[in-house]
Formats: sequence, C-alpha cells, structure tokens
Amino acid sequence: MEEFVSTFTNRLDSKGRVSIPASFRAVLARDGFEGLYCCPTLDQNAVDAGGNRLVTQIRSSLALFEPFSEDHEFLSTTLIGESEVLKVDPEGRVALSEAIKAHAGIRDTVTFVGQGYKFQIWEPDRFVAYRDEAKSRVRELRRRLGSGLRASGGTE
Amino acid sequence: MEEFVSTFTNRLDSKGRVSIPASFRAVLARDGFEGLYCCPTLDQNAVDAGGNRLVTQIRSSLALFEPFSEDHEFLSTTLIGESEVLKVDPEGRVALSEAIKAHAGIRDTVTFVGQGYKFQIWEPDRFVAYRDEAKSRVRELRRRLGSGLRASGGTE
DNA sequence: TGGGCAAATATGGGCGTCAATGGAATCGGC
DNA sequence: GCCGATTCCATTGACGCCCATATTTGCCCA
Repeated sequence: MEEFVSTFTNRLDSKGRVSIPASFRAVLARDGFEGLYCCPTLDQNAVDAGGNRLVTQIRSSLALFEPFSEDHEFLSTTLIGESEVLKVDPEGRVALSEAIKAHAGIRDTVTFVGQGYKFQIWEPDRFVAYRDEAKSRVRELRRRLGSGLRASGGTE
Repeated sequence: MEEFVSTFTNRLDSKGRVSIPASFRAVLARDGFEGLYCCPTLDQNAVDAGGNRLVTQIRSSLALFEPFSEDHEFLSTTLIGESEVLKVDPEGRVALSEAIKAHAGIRDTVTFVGQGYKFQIWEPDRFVAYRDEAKSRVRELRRRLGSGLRASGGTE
C-alpha cells in the first residue's frame, strides 16, 4: 500500500516503546525516510507522523508565507522547532518522547490514525471524541457543498 | 464484467470470514487493487467496498481541500482513518473487522450490493429496509417527474 | 426433455507464519 | 563500573494459506 490507511491501537511497554502498525511500517519503508518524523498537530492534542512525504508537505506549507515574516516565524517555530525524529528499533517500535506524550496526553496506549500521506498519534479516548466531532463536521460539510463531496461516490 | 452488479447474500463462518461474490471478484481482479478497500458510509450503517476506482473517488474528494486545513483533516480522519484494506484469501474471502461489523450491525450474514464502480456491504435485514425505503422514494420521484423516468422500467 | 456428469462456488477447519509484546542481553558514553 | 539506550530473543495470539467438502450451476448426451 502506498498510503497510511485505517486506525490501530497499540500498547506502550514498561520502557515506553510502542509498535508502529505493520501496514504503516510498510508505507514508511517505501517512503525511504530514516526514522519517524513527528510534529505536533496544530489544532489538536495529537501528533502528525510520517516520512519524506510529510516533511515535504510541511515545507510547502511554510513556503506559502513570506520568509522572515512574523507568521513564517511562528509557523516554523511550531512546525520545525517542535518536531522530532524518532528512531525505529528492529522490531518496528518507537519510544515516544516525554514532550509528545505530554502534548497528546498519552499514558499506556496510543491510537494510530492513517491519513494518507501521514498518520496521527492520539491518546485513544481523545481520538474517539475527535473522530465523532470530525464525522459530524464532514456530514455538515457535505450538506453545504452538496454533490462535490460524496464519500460514497454518488454517481448512481 | 466491468462493474459491480446485482445483490448477493453470504454467510460468515466461525472465523468471521465471508466469500466475496464471484462476479465481484472478477471485477476486482480487473481493477487490479490488492485486497478490498472498505470505507464506512457516512449516512447509512453500511460499508462501501471496492478497489482502485473507489480509492480514486475518495482521493479526489479530499483533493478539493487544502492540506493542513481543518476541513481536510476532518475528511481524512473520517474517510481514510475509518477505512480498512482487507486481505482477500486464496478462496476469495475476507475477514470483516470488528469495527466494520459493529458499524453495519453484521452478525452471521452479509449482503453485497453492486453499485457500479463500488459495492456495499450490509446486514441483510437492514438492507431490505433500506431498499424498500429507496424504492418508495423512487416511486414518489416518478410521480413528481412524470414520464421522464419510464424508460428504466420499474417493475421487477 | 430429463438424467447425470463436470466445473465452479460457497463453506469448514487445521496448521504455519508473522505481528505485537515482554523481558534479557549488550553496547555506548560519562 | 553505572546508567541509559539499543539490539536480541522468546512468547502468545491473530491471521494468512492450504486442503477438504458440499452445494450449486451449467452442460452434454441420451
């Protein structure tokens, strides 16, 4: 598979390690990035994670702003300054940093959420709440935008 | 055959596996996608399933939104995060995940409903109810629109 | 037209492999 | 030599793969 798809929940062990879902590892291997690039999600208490495609995406987002502008500074401080590159052990596990665990409120379990070119890392309960919120927002979005957005396709 | 057509109902075995209807397998084989892409439908308790054509459809919906925008995040969380890629065994069966079974209310039988470039997976009773509802809506539509909808013939 | 043979499909279960997890061993630096 | 970090190994349980059976479908021939 080319993209991060689906949702998985795994447990942290006593050393704070957690397995990256096998299907996500396969995508990362294709991507070629060494390690796991992690960047706090801007609007939620979660973490964006991925490889080269995520890094590229972040760069191009930054490029939309004038260099040395205040906005650019703020963004790069957050997107780059708060980012980390986690090492992946031979079994495909990572050790989440204290900063990440604190930001996301993670204790002993984490949820991995595929989002195509990247995935997110959540504390499971918080994710469920966010998912429900997202779902209702999408329904609303569909009502507003109409036919352009048919999850179920729609050309019948 | 190029498209998913007709309706089939099969049973789940003790391992939770169910055969994909043979004619659907033929369409999937042509499509070339490895596995079965499944995405819960937003408005019904059912699942959209298919291959590359379905994936393309979903992706193009997402592409309408700016990456990192809030709407894009909501959409990818809902559409991609809730999707799964099921493996198809050598006999043409898939094991439905707990998440899918819960969403669709599936217990020991499932109904496959062809919808052209994709098909849907339903709990049989719920599908019958949905189909009847849809049918009466069509009748009503025909009354309102008059002769325009005759050609497709309607009595089965 | 009817019987029966043959192919394909749906279904059932056993077994090996891999992924997730836990813990021990080893390597590094201070 | 101690401590943290990384690698190695071992267990468990789920999942994929294989083979077996049955039920259906279509086909051929009498």
